[in-house]
Amino acid sequence: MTKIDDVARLAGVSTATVSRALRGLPTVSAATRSRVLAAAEQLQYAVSPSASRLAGGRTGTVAVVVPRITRWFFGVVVEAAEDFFHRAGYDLLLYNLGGREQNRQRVLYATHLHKRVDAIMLVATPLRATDVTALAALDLPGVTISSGTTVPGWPCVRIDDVAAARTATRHLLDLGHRRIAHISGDPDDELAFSAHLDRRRGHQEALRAAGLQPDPSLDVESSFDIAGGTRATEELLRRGDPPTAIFAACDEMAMGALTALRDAGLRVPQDVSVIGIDDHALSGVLGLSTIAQPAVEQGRLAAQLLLDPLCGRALDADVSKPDSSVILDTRLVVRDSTAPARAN
Amino acid sequence: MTKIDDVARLAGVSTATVSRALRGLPTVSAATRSRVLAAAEQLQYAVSPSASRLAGGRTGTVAVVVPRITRWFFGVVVEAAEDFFHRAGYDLLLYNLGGREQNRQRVLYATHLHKRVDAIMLVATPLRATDVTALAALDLPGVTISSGTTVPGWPCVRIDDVAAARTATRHLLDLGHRRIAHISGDPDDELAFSAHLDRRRGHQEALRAAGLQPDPSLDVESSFDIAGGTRATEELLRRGDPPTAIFAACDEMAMGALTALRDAGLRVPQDVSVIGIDDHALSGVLGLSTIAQPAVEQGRLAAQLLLDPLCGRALDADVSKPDSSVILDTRLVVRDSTAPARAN
DNA sequence: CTGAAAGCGCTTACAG
DNA sequence: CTGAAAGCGCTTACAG
Repeated sequence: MTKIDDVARLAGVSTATVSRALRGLPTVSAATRSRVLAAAEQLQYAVSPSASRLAGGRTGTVAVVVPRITRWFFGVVVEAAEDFFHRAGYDLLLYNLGGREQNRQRVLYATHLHKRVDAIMLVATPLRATDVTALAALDLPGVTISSGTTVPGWPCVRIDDVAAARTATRHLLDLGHRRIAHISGDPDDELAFSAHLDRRRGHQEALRAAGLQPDPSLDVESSFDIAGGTRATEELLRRGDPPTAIFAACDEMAMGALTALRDAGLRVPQDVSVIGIDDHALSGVLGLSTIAQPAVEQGRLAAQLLLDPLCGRALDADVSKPDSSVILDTRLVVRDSTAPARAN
Repeated sequence: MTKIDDVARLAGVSTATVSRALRGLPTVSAATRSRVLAAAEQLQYAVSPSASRLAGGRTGTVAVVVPRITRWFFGVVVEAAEDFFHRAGYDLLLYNLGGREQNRQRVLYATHLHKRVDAIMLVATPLRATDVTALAALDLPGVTISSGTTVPGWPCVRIDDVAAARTATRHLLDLGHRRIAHISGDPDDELAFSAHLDRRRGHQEALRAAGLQPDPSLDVESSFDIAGGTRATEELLRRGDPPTAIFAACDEMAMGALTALRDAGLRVPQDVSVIGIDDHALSGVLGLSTIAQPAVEQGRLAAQLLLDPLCGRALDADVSKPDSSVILDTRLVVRDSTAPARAN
């Protein structure tokens, strides 16, 4: 494999000059630079990332940690961030926790990320106090997306989950519903997406604002995915006196609810209204009403917040101070899964 | 940051011994090893990946290239492969082409992968002759999943797309359908998932075997996703004399078809039957009949084929020769979107 | 603007 | 089983 010495020899300059020319540093004369580029081209030279990193101290790599890449929100966020990172010349190391506590430990503790990446993006990763400490000890720039716990010095990009949930439940209330169930993730699951706690809170706030008392029998926890939505809804129906509406903490759970309701012979929205949060790619196909959240925008913005300082760019004043949260807007999207409650 | 010299000093051995002990090489006495481990533990030592790679020549990293991580099949494959890689101690560099030819060039040509990874996994990445040459020049082990073009020396994991499509169309024929449309990806798109060519072939073979001539007016190409399925179906309906059944080249296109049919006031399956290929996570929710393909298994198996040789493990005889394809089974799943053609 | 030299932090023959 | 030493291939002060 050709190395920097070969290029230096062919171009008739020192390796230091080759290094500078190839990286586009300004302290190289135009004539020298073009000679170096020609030599590198001719020899098909590519720098050795390992050598460059060891000598230079920067890895040109960022770590992205997600709970499950197969879930809609995380896939979209990663895609958007990946595009931004690669345009900026950074590589992306993917860590998919896959619901295994052990994986989270390995990534967050074990100094695994140490010297391996220049920056870290944590997507909806639940953090204990010890995790935050370990992360801070890494002394790397980072950003969190949709995270309940924040890391000192790291900005956070998210939506207002409480408000989004309030809007969802209020939509159902406005349609005349009173028996409104809520299905969401399991708070006992250490790896659970923490946003669901806020979503429950928003739901209950909306109920109370309408003069209703949250009914524990209408609140079921399960896993934060399609199967969880199905199980939670089945449980709901098993309890008897079914709700006239279900607010699912995410669209995937809402889809599971749709399945369970259909299997139980209940029609949506005639018998039961259903609404979720996300605006999943398939929500339109299913006619699912939802609170849309900007996933692409969250991924892109978080990537930018992470990289701009590394690239020496200044940030906008309103998001430039670390620890600051950027809250993006959500939007009620009414489709066919929600309808007025039947008079009774 | 503590380095290997610090550990060596504390343990009272040479850096060479620390290196050996930490990597678990057998040529270290038990007593020495535990002394080294204790010292490393005490100092919170973590090896510098860059230094280790430069000196050792191995990166402990594999590149995974996918067209779009947000599409069902690719997300599932990456998740399965990621799990396998991380268990084996390898990091995963994700390259999401995102439909941009430019991205493919950057990843496959520009020697970008050179010295950056130990192995490459290409998922449904269309390869031109020049790409294959560039890849071969990298001289790295690799594996392809669901790829039309193979790379010399790289095994390939896939399903039999022709057979899967044949089964889908035969299912429709068995139900009495004769006007069976096919919607699939755009062959002019350089970045297109190449499997759709095989799927069209299987479709046409099944028609001919039933004594039918493929009708060009019932064959529409679009993008290989939900929106593409919708557009293709709208085009189909615009042509007049609609088909009684649609075979979509993948479930996401089939879902788009469902939307278009509903919007056109056609009922599924009463007016039009629809079948896809995949068994997407939401196909059950939508009641979509399909040909299920094992995505997790393909990702896991491909990762194994890639890593086993690197880890010095022997492969099973039937898949051990490079260039060999491993073909996994598919299975017809009948749900509610396909029904007998109405007598007329 | 350019070069000589040191150094980044490991691993690997080689020798014992 | 262990160590001294060379070397992996770059980048970075430092000097000019």
